[in-house]
Amino acid sequence: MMMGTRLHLRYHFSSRAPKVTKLDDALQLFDEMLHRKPLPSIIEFNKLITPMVKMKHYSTALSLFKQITMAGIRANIYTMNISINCYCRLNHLNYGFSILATIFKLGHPPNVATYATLINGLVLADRVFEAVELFKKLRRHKLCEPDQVMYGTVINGLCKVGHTSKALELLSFIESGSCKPGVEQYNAIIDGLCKDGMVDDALRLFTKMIENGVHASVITYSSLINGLCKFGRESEAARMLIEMEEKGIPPDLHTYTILVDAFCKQGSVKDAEFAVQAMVRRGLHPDVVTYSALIDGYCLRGELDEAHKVLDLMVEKDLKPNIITYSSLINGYCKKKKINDAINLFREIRSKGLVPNGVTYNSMLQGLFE
DNA sequence: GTAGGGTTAG
Repeated sequence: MMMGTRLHLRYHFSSRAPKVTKLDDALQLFDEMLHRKPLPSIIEFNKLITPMVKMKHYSTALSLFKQITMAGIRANIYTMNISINCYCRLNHLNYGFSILATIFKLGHPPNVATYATLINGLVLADRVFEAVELFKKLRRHKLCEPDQVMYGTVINGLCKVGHTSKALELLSFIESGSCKPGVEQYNAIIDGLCKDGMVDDALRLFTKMIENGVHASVITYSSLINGLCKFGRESEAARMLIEMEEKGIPPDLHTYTILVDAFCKQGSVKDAEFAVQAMVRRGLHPDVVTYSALIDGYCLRGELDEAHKVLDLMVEKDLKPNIITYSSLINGYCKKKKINDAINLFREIRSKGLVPNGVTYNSMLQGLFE
């Protein structure tokens, strides 16, 4: 069973030479812990598995929990909540709810984290209306007292479906209560406002947040920089970038990727390349999203050779291009009327097991019929 | 002592 898990992971992790990863270390430790006598407590296992979940290895985490149970260690409410989260992230919300049933059956009442995880599961499944209903039901039946995280989850869901004003209502409700909003709640709404094109409202909320004594985070700044760039306010974005540095909040991978994308969309791929160099100098590693944005930038300019150079570079770094990366390239080929190249790439994508989606087909069709 | 929410690409 253990071997199976490892092979599975390696398959996902790297398409080339196997390399020792932190995940492998964690699995090795798990193996060792399982054979220790006496067995470590469930708390120790929860601690080991939590970082794996953060690295998005949900199925692995679930399989480890199964092994723990088989070894006779009883799961506690933390374990259950982690499992629910894993199922939700794997789009198995129903399994998440069946764990809720198990919790009840065992006579251990679920807590606010259990419900917040399920509410988030509904949000992730685009079932925001049901998420809000569950939230209301919990309050009506006094099943649990919502906390910051739960409010943040609901606010995030409301913003996701464009109900930013409802989210703002909830925020002012929290502001008037005993559970003060934190930076995460503000971030969700600031981001939602930016995405709705209400960047000035986002900036006003940003000011209000600081007046309320809540410190901005790298995510607050990244959302605002993204919003400002998307609506042609680059100089203000640049000012934000300076401001965050001054406040001791250095831009991270996401922030730089936002900048790379913004430069590419302006057509200045050179500046995007400079941004990549700058992030590397700071010890940040560009990821699939960063390189995909760059590839798209080159494709939009019709510089397909350059785009392919970036593609080669990412493969060299063991980063797997995904359907979004390839769709940009297909779009690039189609724009240059290199239909055969586009078709060949399309075949290659399918042979890699990637599934073309609407955007991919759209590019192909435009190339074929325009 | 251990759990749950937020930012990026076509």
